[in-house]
Amino acid sequence: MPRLILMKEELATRYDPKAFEQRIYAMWEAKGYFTPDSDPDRPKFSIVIPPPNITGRLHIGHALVNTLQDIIVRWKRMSGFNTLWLPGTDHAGIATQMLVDRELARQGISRFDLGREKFVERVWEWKEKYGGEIIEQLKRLGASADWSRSRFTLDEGLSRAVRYVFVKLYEDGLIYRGIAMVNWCPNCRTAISDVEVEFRERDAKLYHIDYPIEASGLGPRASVEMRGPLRLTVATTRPETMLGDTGLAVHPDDERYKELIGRSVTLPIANRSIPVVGDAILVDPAFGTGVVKVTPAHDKNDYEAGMRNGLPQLQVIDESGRMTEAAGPEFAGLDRFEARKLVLQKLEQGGFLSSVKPYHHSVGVHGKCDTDIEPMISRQWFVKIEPLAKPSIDAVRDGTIQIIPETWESTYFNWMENIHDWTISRQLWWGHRIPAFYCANDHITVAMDQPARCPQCGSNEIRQETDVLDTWFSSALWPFSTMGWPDETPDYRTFYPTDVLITGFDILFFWVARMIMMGLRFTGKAPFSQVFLNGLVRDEHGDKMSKTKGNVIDPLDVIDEVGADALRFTLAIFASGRDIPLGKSRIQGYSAFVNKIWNAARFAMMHIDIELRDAPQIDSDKLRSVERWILSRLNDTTTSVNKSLSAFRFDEASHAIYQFFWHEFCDWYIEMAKPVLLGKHGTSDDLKQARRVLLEVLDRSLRLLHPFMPFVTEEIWQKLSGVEPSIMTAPYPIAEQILEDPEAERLISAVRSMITTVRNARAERGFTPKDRFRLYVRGNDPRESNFFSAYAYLLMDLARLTEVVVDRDPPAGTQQDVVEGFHIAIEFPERVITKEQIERTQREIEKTRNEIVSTEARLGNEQFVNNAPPAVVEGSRARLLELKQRLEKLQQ
RNA sequence: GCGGGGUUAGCUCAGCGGUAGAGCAUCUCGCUUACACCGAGGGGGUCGGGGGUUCGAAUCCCUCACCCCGCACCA
Repeated sequence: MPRLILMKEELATRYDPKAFEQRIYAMWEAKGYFTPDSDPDRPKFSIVIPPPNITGRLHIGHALVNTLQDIIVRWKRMSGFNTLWLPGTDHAGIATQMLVDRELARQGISRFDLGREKFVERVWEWKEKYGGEIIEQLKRLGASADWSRSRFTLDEGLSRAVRYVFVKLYEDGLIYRGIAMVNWCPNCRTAISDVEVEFRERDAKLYHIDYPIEASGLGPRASVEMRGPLRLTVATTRPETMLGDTGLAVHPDDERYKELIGRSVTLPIANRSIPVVGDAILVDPAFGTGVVKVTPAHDKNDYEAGMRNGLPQLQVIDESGRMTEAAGPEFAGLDRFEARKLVLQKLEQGGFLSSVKPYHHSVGVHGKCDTDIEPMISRQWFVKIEPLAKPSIDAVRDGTIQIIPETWESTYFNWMENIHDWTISRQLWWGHRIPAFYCANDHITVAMDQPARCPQCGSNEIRQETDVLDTWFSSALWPFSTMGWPDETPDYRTFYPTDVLITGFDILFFWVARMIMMGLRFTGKAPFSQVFLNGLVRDEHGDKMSKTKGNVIDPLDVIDEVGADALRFTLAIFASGRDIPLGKSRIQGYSAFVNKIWNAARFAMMHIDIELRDAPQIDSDKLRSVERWILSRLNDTTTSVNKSLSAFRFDEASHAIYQFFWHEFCDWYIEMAKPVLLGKHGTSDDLKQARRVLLEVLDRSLRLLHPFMPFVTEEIWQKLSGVEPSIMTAPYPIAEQILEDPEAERLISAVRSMITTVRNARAERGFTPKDRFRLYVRGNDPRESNFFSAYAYLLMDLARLTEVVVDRDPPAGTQQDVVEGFHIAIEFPERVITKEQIERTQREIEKTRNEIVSTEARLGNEQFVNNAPPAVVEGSRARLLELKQRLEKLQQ
């Protein structure tokens, strides 16, 4: 049996989280409870935070992922592990640059006015000022991360790790620089990687454009498709790109067109002559007209087709999305969407636009700014990904890394097995500048530091690559770069690899997969052995939260209103790995539970006497059944909480405690203990034991609850004087076999059922709680009979009985029942029907009638057109019938 | 097109081979000295449709329908 805690002072009469949450957090921090010690004897547990962007403000997704981490961290810490939760923030390249850009715009300047160096300075200033906000918000949530170890992805140490990795990968031939077609964001004016492209469904138009076939060498009519002046018709959703067409393609086996291969058509508007080529890969003869325009500079497939067929690349759109000189004088300088209108107008005028049809398709946009992606040929840096992906696939397949819920593994494999090279260069200013250096003769040197002179030609005119790295490049190193790697620091030795990663499934590809790749490659170890992917927080109807829908829940508002504990508990109880439907009313519901805990503690503390200081340890042989029962139930709860937490079943764990604390401890045990606690029943030893057990259950429950509700449990703990100065340093309960007592559970459960049966019977027969009866109970053996005699007082008290008669035959005609294997009989008196009862029933009938009418009106007719009336109405009708029958009986 | 998930009480979900569960909502009764952010009790479901395996299926298999989410394609 564990330690003793004693009452020190009373709890405030009202639960008011505002009164203590921030005070308690400050105390924890001041005492250094979040910092792991250097005890080499204890097993370690470590976890790194998914670093929030410095631009971030705590939203409900952060609240969820950090609550879940904190639950695990507090649980492990209390369970005796030397626990490190390593926090930090991400520099968030594009997001931050965009934000500071916007701030500059408000001052009427652009980053180009400042120049790169000054701009980056400004971003640092911004970071110093606002970049820590989210950290403060995480503290409000109760996050017990070791802030003394907080890291930032642009820290000197982390930057060194980034350069080290870049150089190493380059030397190993896994980073290369080359010209390729990449996803380009004309708004951010940078290349982005494949995963940053999001597809949006859109209603658009499909334009059919006629390309006249040139007369030279005119052969026989090739197809019925061609009428009048011979032409080839192509379909496109982006007519402005036709200005960059350098060919048309048909399938080489297509009977309609194959004779045209090698001939030329005239590109409308531009009046250029372009060839017809045959390409079996690009063209599906069964799709559309079977003719495809080829724009090698502005479409990925066309780019490849152009290479295959020797078609030139003609860039007609520039990096800001405007038409180039090559598009022709009337288009040059026009925005691509403006150009589209003008092109259409010209096509129309020239009679080249044969049809316009509505078309539904998806368009790639840049996830960060919603701008349509413009495929663009440019020189970028890439990571050759396959050699990194292979071992990462194996690590998950062979169980080195476990993904939870398991269903995500197939998504992971699917992506990893079809992965493309990673575009890592960004044309931004904010980020890790690529450690590549060019000399006057354009020789490339990739090195940790800028070389004094070119190793190839000796030139001392050295300039660094202007591009920076994708922000996810540095995040990919997070689990080890934050611990001092590539140095073998004490932290790295002690805490790497980490144990578990908890994050949202939305960054499985962006982050998780890449950490696995980099971790395996550079440390030779999987950076974590388990990954728990949490779902998305949605509104209470399962819809995505969005500002436009107005269904966004701000965690900071919630914390202000009901406290962090209620928010945390609500998030936990819904967190099974699937999406979480969250509504304010739900949070309110669980804040009632926090209140319940508060009040139960108040009750307990009213009855825990200071003289308990010298109370003996609990001796289960001396305990009464009811005490043994609640301890056994608590023990069972302890088992399932620990088991559920091990499996990241936050929902099961929190539900188990909720169920135990409210519906067993509060609803039953406290009520059952009251006669003894209030001195109405039992010996003074009974009283001592009851007090002792009350304290024991409160103590263990608080510790069990602490990871979920750190604040309220600590506040209550602080009002008790115990062995531990803080609940944070108290041990997490584990199941103890000595507390198991199936016999007590069986008997007390029977008592509960008997009480419920009597209550039911009373209500069914229309008696009020004031009416009292006699109950007959029969034990199956002398021991059980003794038990029921001993607990007769409880049955009488809670079931409101005049007498409990054990082992005697009830009078004839008494209602008999079998409850959990025990024969009981309730002796009801003659029922007295009052006028009141009749009137009440009549009122109810009236009410139910109105209910049916109003429900039907509310639902309207549409519900009834094809369907039966809804269950609500049917239920009410059934009830109406029932009431009418009851009334008839009463009136007889 | 490929892959994954879902369809269980009015709502949101858990259960995933053995007598239908929770929270919220609803109805009735009760301000009993921890708590009305409460207590006691009730009503409400042929577990999406169909077929199969089994002594037994919400739970396993097949099939259909609808919904959601990835990925790919998109002339």
